[in-house]
Amino acid sequence: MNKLPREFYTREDTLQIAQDLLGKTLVIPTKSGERVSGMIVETEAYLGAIDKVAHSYQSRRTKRTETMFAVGGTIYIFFIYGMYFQFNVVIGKMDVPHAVLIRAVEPLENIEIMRQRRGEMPDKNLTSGPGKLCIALGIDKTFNNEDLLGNRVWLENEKTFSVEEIASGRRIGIDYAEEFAEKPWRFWVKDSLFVSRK
DNA sequence: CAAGTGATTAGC
DNA sequence: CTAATCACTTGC
Repeated sequence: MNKLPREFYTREDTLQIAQDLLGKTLVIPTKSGERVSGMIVETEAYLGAIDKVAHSYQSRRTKRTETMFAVGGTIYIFFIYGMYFQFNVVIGKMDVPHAVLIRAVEPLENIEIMRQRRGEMPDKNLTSGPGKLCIALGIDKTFNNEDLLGNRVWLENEKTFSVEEIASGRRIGIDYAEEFAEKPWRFWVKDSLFVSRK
């Protein structure tokens, strides 16, 4: 096991970290200790204070966004559209409300468990979206405020992709956000079959 | 392409 | 208190 250290998450450059997260493995053991894991292939950066789309825009501090102000390496989970959870990694030092949304992973270990939770479908649909991967990996709101250096969920340093292997583009589902909707703050692995949109 | 779903938030 | 909104998914 090769857990990413605190320093990985507390660096200044959130956009760089969003790219560095590609290729890392998200591991969430079941109650009986089986490793359910997937490699991150798609992320989006949310730059807190200045980013109109971020829940923490203008450093808005509410009951929900409180977690985004925690130290880097904390997990921020929120519930959306009455049905889905979204899994975010808090970035930066304490009180810097930046986060990276994990949008897609490639299933690695115990794929049968993910199939059970998601229902029968092609493997490439199992975790190719932020709501889907939460179901497949068993993430719910009790993971909010968990620490990635703890034992409930963590990231391992599987591999690092080079700039040539990474593509970027505008973020999904935020067309209302005027100039911030255009920012190329979504990153994915170019030839992965498991990203949410081609 | 549209509906479904309920927490969260801003605005009275 | 009420109403509008929403970093999505699925099945027409």
